[in-house]
Amino acid sequence: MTNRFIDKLSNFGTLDEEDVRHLSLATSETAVFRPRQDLIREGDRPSGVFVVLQGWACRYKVLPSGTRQVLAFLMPGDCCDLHVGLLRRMDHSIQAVTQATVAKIRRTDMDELMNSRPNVAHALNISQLVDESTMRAWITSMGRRTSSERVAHLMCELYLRARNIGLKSESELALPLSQSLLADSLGMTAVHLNRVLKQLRLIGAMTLQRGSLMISDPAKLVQIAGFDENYLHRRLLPADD
Amino acid sequence: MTNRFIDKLSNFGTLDEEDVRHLSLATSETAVFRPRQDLIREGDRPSGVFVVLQGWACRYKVLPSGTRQVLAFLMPGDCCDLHVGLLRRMDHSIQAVTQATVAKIRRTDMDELMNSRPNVAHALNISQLVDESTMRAWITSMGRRTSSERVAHLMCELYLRARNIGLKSESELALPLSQSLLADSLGMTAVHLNRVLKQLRLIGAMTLQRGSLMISDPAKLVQIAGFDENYLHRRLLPADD
DNA sequence: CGCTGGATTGACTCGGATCAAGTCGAGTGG
DNA sequence: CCACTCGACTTGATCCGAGTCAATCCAGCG
Repeated sequence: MTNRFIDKLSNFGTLDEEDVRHLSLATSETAVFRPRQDLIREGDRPSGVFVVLQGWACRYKVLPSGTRQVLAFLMPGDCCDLHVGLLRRMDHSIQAVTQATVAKIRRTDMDELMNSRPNVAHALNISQLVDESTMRAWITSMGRRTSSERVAHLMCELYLRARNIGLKSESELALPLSQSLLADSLGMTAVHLNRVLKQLRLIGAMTLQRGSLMISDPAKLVQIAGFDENYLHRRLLPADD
Repeated sequence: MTNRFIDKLSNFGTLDEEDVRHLSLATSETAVFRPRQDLIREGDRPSGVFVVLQGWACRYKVLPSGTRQVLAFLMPGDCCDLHVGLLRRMDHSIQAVTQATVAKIRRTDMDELMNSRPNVAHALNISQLVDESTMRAWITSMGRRTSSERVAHLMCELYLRARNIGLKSESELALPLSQSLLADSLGMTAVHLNRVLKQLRLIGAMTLQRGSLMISDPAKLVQIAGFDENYLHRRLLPADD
């Protein structure tokens, strides 16, 4: 079975056989979560680094009012903050979106991995930087983009990320995210998101239905979003312009 | 001269004399930036880790439309992403807000520091986690809080962070941030921010004027913000409840 | 003393939230 | 095979928070 975590890290640097062996071993103990099941909750003591191997998950926070804000989507290959283990309690929760296979790397194993395998540490650090960069892009979206721009931007991001890990390279893509979940990630109402999606469909930019995203006019979508893929840092340091 | 960077890291773990010596050395080469001067711009190749020793700075992004979103405020003692050096180009810019004294730790020195001084590495990693956590809080604010809640929340955050590094423990605090800068960080208009500030002043929660924040009724402000300081992770792992 | 950038206030408009009905599709049980 | 249910998606009507545009106002400063 392919390990998407290893695939993803390979994009961030060269891993030798020994690196791969260590990573396989570290992620060999897995658990399966049902949709909407929490992997860990805000306030819990973090016990290790989660790695999503199959399915989707999301980070989120719940406000006193009961509304929810999704902070990030985790797709196969994605993992959580490298050093969470240092914290006393989680500041947010993580939940499976679909059925999901998840490995947990214990703190000590993680430390050992980071110390003994420089290539792995390097790749993990880059992965972490990309996650941070993505958070910045989200802040920017929420603060300064209109709702259509925001939706378009998120779709561009998810599409590129999914393509990076090899989830189809066509313009069609399986996105198992309900409109209300997406709305919670975009800081808007499900009702309003629905209208925005309709509008994007009518102008022929993209269609999202029945769990599938089809980008009919990539150029148009990118233009609406003001999307600059640089923040995903797909081109790395050694490659000079 | 006190080094606020070292002070801050000391809060995140015990540093011995040798640790302090290394940190002093690493941050000994400083530069002074004028207000509004960029330390580095989006697209530039990152050359090292910036550490703000005096004054304030902010991270920001500029959108195609020309509007700006501030992503974070850096106060004395704060530093930038530990591993930026791994990236090919910055995904955002950093600018001095006030006149600011800034040290730059070169990538190689940083690596050496992280490898040879475990206490320092530990403290830096925690500092990094707190920064990430803060970004999550910002996303949550932008997505799901009303403008008054957002303003109140940011003020609580800045107040606590400032107090942590010893910038006065009274309810009054020097905040050298213009209303339009704050507005750019809160995803709102300067005009609207001004009205919200007026409202918060009228209900007796807080007053922000002439660069000084006075929290007249902390309980009320916290309640409006729905502020939970947990995300700043001031209580750390070893301390059990 | 006038200039300049920030802070304030007013009038008007509009994007999105809210509230309220549906509709559609998949799964369940009779 | 059809009725029932439940969750997710659509659509309409209405309202309000926040943006926009445009005047001031004010303090610091050359």
